[in-house]
Amino acid sequence: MKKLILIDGNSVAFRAFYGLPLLSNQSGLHTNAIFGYARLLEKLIADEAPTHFLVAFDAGKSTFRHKQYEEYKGGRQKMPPELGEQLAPIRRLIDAYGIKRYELDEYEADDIIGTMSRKADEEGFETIIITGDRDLTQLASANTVIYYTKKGISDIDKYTPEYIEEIYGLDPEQIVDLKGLMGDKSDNIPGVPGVGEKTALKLLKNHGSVEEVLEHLDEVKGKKLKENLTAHKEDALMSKSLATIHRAVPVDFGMDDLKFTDDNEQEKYELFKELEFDSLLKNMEASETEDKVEFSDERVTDMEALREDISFHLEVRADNYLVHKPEYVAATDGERTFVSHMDDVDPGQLESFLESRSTINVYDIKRQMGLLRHLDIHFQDFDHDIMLGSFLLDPSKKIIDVAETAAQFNINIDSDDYHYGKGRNAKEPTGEAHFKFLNDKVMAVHNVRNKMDTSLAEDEMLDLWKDLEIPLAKVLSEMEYRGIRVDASRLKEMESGIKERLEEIEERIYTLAGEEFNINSPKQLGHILFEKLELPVIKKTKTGYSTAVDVLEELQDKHEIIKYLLDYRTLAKLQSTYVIGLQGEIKEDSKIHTRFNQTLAQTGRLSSVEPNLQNIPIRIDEGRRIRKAFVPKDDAHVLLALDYSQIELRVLAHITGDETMTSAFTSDTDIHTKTAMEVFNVEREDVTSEMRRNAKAVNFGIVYGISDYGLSQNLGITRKEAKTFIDNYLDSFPEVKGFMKSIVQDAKRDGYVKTLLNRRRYIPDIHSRNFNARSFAERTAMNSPIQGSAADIIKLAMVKYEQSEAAQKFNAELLLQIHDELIFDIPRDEVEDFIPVIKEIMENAMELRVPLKVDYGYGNDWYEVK
DNA sequence: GGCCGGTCCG
DNA sequence: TTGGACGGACCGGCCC
Repeated sequence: MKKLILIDGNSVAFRAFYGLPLLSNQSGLHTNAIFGYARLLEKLIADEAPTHFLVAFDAGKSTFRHKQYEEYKGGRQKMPPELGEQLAPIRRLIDAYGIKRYELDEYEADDIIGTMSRKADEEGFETIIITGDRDLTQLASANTVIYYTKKGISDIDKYTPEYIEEIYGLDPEQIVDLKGLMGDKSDNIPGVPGVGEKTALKLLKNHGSVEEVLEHLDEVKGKKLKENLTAHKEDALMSKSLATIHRAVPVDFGMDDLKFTDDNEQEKYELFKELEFDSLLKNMEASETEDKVEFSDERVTDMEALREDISFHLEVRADNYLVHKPEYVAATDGERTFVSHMDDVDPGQLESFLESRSTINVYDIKRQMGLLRHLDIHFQDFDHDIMLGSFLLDPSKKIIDVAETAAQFNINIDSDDYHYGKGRNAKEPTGEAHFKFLNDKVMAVHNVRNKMDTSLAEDEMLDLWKDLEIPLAKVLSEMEYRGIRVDASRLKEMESGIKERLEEIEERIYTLAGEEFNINSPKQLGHILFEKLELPVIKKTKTGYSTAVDVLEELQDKHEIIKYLLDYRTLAKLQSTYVIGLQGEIKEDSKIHTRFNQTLAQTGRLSSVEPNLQNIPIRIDEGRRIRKAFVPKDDAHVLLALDYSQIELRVLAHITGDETMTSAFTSDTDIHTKTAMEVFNVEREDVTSEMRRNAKAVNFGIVYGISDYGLSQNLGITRKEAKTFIDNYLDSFPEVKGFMKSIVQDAKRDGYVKTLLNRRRYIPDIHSRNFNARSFAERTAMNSPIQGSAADIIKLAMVKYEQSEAAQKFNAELLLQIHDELIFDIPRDEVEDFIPVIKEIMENAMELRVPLKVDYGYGNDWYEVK
């Protein structure tokens, strides 16, 4: 991604000057504006990572605008000398950063910026313009955003076309018409007497431009106003012209000359030293040392020698920490490290060591807790988890190992894959090399933590990290360790039943096909269906014929073999994945211990592995019977399931504030029926089941980021019909329509979208020139805040429950989370008392403008829980 | 060992 | 702008 930053040199200098108290260095030079400037540059480089950079200055007194209007910028107060003396050092500062600087006789900085931003737009750049002058907002476009610095320079308003529309109801290009009519005191642009912002906006709303307003003077209401407009026609036109940024300045450089890399350490260092910018010098030194990781090798033999604030790490190569024991331990206080094989560590001593530390930082709390359990240590007093922090900072970055996370903070250590090898090159490292690896690893964990707080705070995710994800990791750890009891005999029974049926169906298929083949091979099946039996080809995949369910269903009437194939598919899936697969996951304790991945789903949802307990069949009874095998821990207990009703649509109602939707939820009406009433414009009693079904599909589509194609596929209707449904829907729910539009704009402006708890998801493809990629990005922008906020809510409920008195009072044990549902194991004689309590916690986990509703059920196995 | 098509869930 | 609903995991087949 090419990213250009354009700074309006003079206006930012003014803002920096007035934003900070008058500082000066030993030699008596005032430095506040220079310092403000330097801080701004630091922040821009860190936050925006520009690839191209330009600071434009106003050249001299005379510009082409003065020729047009002598008094242009007349009556301005003289620049205070305290600022004047800082202009030259500011230019030196910019040079020291290696940033291109430019000024041109006869033109203002605005015009240079306008010219370069136009070129940048044409060349597919993302552009940020920094200015203290609202005039520049006329340059806003889909890929250009104006950062307008208000008081000082840290307080920034971001002007995008949408924002301008929101505050003025104008397109960016109309800003000049606004100025033309109302004038601009600061630039001494006259405008039309008696016309201020309000009147100008009203006029522009009706006519669009200065020219059009003057064309239709007869339509203007108000005698005085009409008189003024008539008398000052020329002023209005000239004012507009003065305010219009000249976007074709003959600059003598190209985009390539603006290339920027942040590598002028030496020059910056010397200038900061001269100007006595100690805090900036310190920052530089800090990042210097972090770049060249020189880890302490002061190894101590007694972990007790470490100070109270530590990073801690238990190591085992295997993924499944519930099965595999820790093999090594490493800890550091930032200066000294302790590394040992577990055989040489006394678990009791380790536990009291952990208990006596004030602050403990780790990479992956849940894994550390799981490993500690092998030593019979139930410890959860961890304070930081850099893995969780790293995921929040950018969920699209794969969570791999400590090295990967550390690399994002310029700390370089050997990766796990490199150290341990892969596949046939797998190694079992031991000895000093391995100790060194563990030493570096725990040091990296420690050093990352110090930077992580700052990064998360900048992105406003510190609370999300500390109050949600970290406490949640501890809840999940308990759930994983606890496991869910499974009655293997019930699975065994099913297995033989399904096996017989599969064999029967297999025979039938072979007979109908006229030969034996591997039904599980789409390739062989495709050959049989589309070549041997000559059935019509409905859909192709990139490797051949598609034999997916929807294709087979379309072929139902064409051949008897199809229905057997469909049955075979269903049963084969049940048998392999669930009936047989699950049996293999039952451990010695007759339980299944899934692991929840907290750092994978891009929206912030959890996922579940080994096995996945979030996709146990439910929709078809045949599969649902699998749930009979999941049982409470004993006869005195039951399984209790509580699920949020329509949580995603409720979140959508909350975010958009749509009144129809909000009132439907407030009065607890069936949302799909309500949607059908709106979309088909009928009374409640006239909603047919088909209408409701269609409305339901549209609601799903809305949550997923609507597309006519997707809906048409889902409902088996034409694209055109689907489009009509969608258009009707959006007209019935205008706030939803507005949200869909504005969230995409947000994504374009910010590069990310976020949930109610500020969880981010970056959407780089939103700018893609590839239609598919861009469309997908747009749907992602629409869906992620909804799905992600729903994930925030249930996670919050889980943490709040664990921290509640109820968790102490009742013997309820949380077993599973399935996106909008929680499963508990609880004594039968407590369940009725527990339900209202847990329901209350879940329904009030977060306060929305619509109520949250929780349904529940309990029984002697998971199947009975309906 | 990793990808693909297919199917299960919210 | 010619394919796609949003998030996931796991299976068997198949290719390397």
